[in-house]
This record gives sequence, C-alpha cells and structure tokens, in this order.
Amino acid sequence: MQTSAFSPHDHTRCISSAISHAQSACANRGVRLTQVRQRVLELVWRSHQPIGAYGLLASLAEEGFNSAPPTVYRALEFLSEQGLLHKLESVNAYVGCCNPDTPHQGHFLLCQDCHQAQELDSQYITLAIKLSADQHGFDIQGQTIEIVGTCQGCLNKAPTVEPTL
Amino acid sequence: MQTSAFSPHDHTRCISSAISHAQSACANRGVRLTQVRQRVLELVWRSHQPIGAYGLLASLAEEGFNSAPPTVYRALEFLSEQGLLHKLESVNAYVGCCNPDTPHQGHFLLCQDCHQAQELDSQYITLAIKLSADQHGFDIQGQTIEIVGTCQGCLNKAPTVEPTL
DNA sequence: GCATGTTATGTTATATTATAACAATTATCA
DNA sequence: TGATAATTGTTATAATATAACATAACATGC
Repeated sequence: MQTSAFSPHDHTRCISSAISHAQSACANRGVRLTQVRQRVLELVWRSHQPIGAYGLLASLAEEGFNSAPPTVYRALEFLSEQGLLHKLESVNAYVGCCNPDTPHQGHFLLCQDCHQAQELDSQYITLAIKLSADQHGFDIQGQTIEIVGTCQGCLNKAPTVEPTL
Repeated sequence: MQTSAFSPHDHTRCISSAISHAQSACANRGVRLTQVRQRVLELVWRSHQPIGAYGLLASLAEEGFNSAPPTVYRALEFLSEQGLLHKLESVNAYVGCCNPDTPHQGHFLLCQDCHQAQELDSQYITLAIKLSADQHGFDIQGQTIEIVGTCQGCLNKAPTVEPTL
C-alpha cells in the first residue's frame, strides 16, 4: 500500500485487494474465510476509519446476518489471528491490515479530526522499541503503538486563526 | 526512579515519594488533592501492577469511601490530567507515573507473567515516532505505547525446557 | 454414503468498563 | 455571610466484551 489513508485514493482497490489477498491467504493456510468472516473484513475495509464491534454488528444485522455480539467478536478474533486486521486499543475499534503478508502488530497514526488511521511501517520505531526492551532484558511478544493527533490534510483544512464570532 | 518495576525494591519509597510529590505539585498548581483523589493515587501505587477502575472501587468500598463508578473515574481523570498516573489502554488499567515532573504520555513494558508495568524513558522511541509522524506531516497530540512480553525476572524463573509430565 | 470428530455458528445470559444527568455538599473568597 | 465554583453523591444506563452450552456444517476415513 503506497497510498496514504489520509490522502484521497481509489479505495475500491484497497477493498478488493484486501479481500482477494485474504481469500488466497486463508486458502493457502487451510483455514476457512467463511461468509460472516469475509463480510466482517469487507465492512472493516469500507474505510480507513476504525470501526467498533457494535458498529459492525449493526451493519451485519441490516444485511440479515445473525447478529449477536459473539458472531462479530469471533470473526474479529479469526481475522486478527490471520493478520488481516488490527485492533486499535485506544479507541476499541478495528481496521484492516495494510500489509498482511508479514506477521506484525501495527503502528498507527490516528487523526482526531477525520478519524482515519494510517498504518506505519517504520523500522526506526521497531528498532527503538527493540533496543529499549533489550536494555531491560525484556522479551517482546506484542505491542500497541498508537499515535493520535491531526493529519496533514486536516491541518491544512483547519483555520490557522480562530474565526471571529 | 532508577529502580525497575521488575526488580525487587523498597516499594514503600515509591509510594511515599509519589504521594509527597503529588501533594506539592497540586499545591503549586492550586488544584486540590482531595481525600478520594489521594487515596486512589495511593491505591494505584500499591504496586507497579496496573489496576482497573473496578478494582480500585472495591478497595475504596472496603475502606468506607463512597463507591459508585463515577467516584473512581473522576479521581482517575483528575490524576491523569495532573500527570500523576497513566492509563494502559491495552489492559484498561492504571499505573502511577514514575516521572510526573515533565508532562508526557508513558511508554510501557508490560510483563504478561508478573503483570508489572515498567515505564520507559527512551529518547529513541520518542524520536522515531516524531520522525514517522513528521514524514506524514502529522501533528502528534498523544500516544499509546505499550510493549507486552516477558520481563527478565520471569524469563529467568521460567523453565527453559518444558517439564516432563 | 455415513459415522465420527472437528470446526463454526446460534443463542441466551452476563461480565466488564465507562459515562450521562442531575442533586447535594463543600470550599473559596469577595 | 452569601454568591460562586468545584467537588462529590446518586441513580441509571451506555458501550464493550465474554461465558457457556446447544446446534449446525464440514471433513475424513471407512
């Protein structure tokens, strides 16, 4: 994914590539991308804006799927195990993974204004964390890296001076 | 704080220094460290293990404090605003801040085994994040950095080979 | 095919975490 | 001391997540 979540782009390509990737990855691994699971993945990919479990549940309900919480949490758990999405802990919401080929835990920029999430792929962050952990003799098993703030687009949109009332 | 949360240390000193610091900081700022607020801070500091809001609530109840959820959430909000504690988003729990003099958002190592949290102070992590954000023209306003894994002590404790059954 | 084990889904209930809204009280200070 | 603001009390409820057990679908060896 070369395009940024924060910039305008042909998002239908994000969706279709995510889904076709998921299909082949699951096939290769001998795990089943069932209807609900695929639909949840599609719903998560509707935008780069993290969506909560109960938001997904509502969409599933509209579409006639079974819609008790366990349905969506199970799908989310499966998709997360398969590295197809990430949970953003600071907002209790989920986004599609932009780089599902290599197992990793996402590093994110989260815009407070447009609510889009941009996954990072910074070796510097990874390295800096590894270094700190090593200094403490700490064995890393997972990580939650979420940077909240304002994206470039929203900074440009925002008035530089407060409008007079 | 030179000692590590993961190593044995005289924890009574952590507590008393945290409290006396909080008292003078609040006095200087003209904000009130009321009974509940101070007690919540003490409870959070009982250990380096993050504690949840309802855990705190239970302790407060035992001590005869009023104990409806808003009580503890308000205290947590106040203490957080004053930079006296951090919330660990990945576990919905709270720990005392080890360096409340300079406003910051904590970076943490979280041991899955002993459940202690160690706050980091790594310029490398801070810098790497700043760098990534700058590359995206992103203005940072907050961050959640939580590394989960196994601390040195627990790695040493753990058997290197699975015990035979 | 079909018995069997395994995986996935359905269903009900409930646990856990957090906030809204408004009333009562306490501190502050002119 | 009386007006104001800050804090706390109280009740209700929202939002997020899981437990536990029943049923259904799939896969595989025979």
